[in-house]
Amino acid sequence: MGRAPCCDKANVKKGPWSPEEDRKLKEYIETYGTGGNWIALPQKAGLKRCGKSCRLRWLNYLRPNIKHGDFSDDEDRIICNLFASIGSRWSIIAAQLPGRTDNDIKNYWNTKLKKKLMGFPPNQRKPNQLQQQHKQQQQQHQFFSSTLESTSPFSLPPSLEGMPAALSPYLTNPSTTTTTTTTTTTTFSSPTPLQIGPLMPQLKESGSNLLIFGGDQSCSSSDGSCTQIHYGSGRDIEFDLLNISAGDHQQVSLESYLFNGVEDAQKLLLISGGGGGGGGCGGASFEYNYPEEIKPIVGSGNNGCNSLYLNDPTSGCIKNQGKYLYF
DNA sequence: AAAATGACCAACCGCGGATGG
DNA sequence: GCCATCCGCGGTTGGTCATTT
Repeated sequence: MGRAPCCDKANVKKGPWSPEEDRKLKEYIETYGTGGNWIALPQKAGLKRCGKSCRLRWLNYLRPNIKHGDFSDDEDRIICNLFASIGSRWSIIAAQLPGRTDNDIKNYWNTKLKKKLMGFPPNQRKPNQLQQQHKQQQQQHQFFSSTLESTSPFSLPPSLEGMPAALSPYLTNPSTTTTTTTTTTTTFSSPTPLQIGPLMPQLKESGSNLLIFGGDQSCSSSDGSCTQIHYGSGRDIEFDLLNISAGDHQQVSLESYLFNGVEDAQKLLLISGGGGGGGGCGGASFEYNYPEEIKPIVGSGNNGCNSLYLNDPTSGCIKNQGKYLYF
């Protein structure tokens, strides 16, 4: 037994809204409000539309104070920072950007911002775009760096001092810094480019696009795999936990991996909080000034860190905490 | 100039949560 | 507690326009 349809699909119009329909909907809502019942609204307003369609049209287009057009750099940064923190929770992100709708932001992210940050679509149109691509790569690198370093209300603190040391140099100045990050099991002694173990090809093949930096590895499962990530509302993302270790390796810069390594699937970069399994965020997590309403979503409880839980449902142990960038 | 391809965005779909009877 | 209904969200689709070949 399936869910009853929200409206009689045979008798509702679909597709783009005409100016006349817009006018009817706008006039009705401005006069009577939504009445708390979108399903009944179209009939009352004289529209042959599904209530959901009316709601969408109103919220995304007709509602007063909707902003259309280009996103500002500040908006870009807010979107990036929030996306890095809470993922594709577009409605929450939209709540931080007055006048922008979740649909708008989602489209903007999927069509422009993601590319701006991650690099280029695999299908370049013309060969002579190589130069342009190089230039754009530099721009995107600068943008990503400035995004993470921004001092906007939702930004990381200046100098990224809380950021995992292994990551920071590659996001800020990949060509000049040598950094060592030590964890309980993994050490990066990383001249540029960052050394990433032979798991890189597997990332692509398996679709397990998770990059772990540091971490306490207190996971007790024999294969070292964790199966769930919990963020806030209890949604789970299933994935395989991959360990990345120093050793004999192909040399792959982090940036190269971030922007070009995985093209066809979501990419999850988990920057772990470092030592202290189960509690405390350790020295490697970076602070993030979330708006109050977002803290419960990304927050981790009493340790004062805005972290995520990697939780093993079988053992019940918290395996790791950290930040993630999630593409 | 026409066809092919890609980018963009509005709108749709289906699911899960909330709510009320 | 169960069920039906509605709302809101995130993912996806499809149409249109722009660019490239």
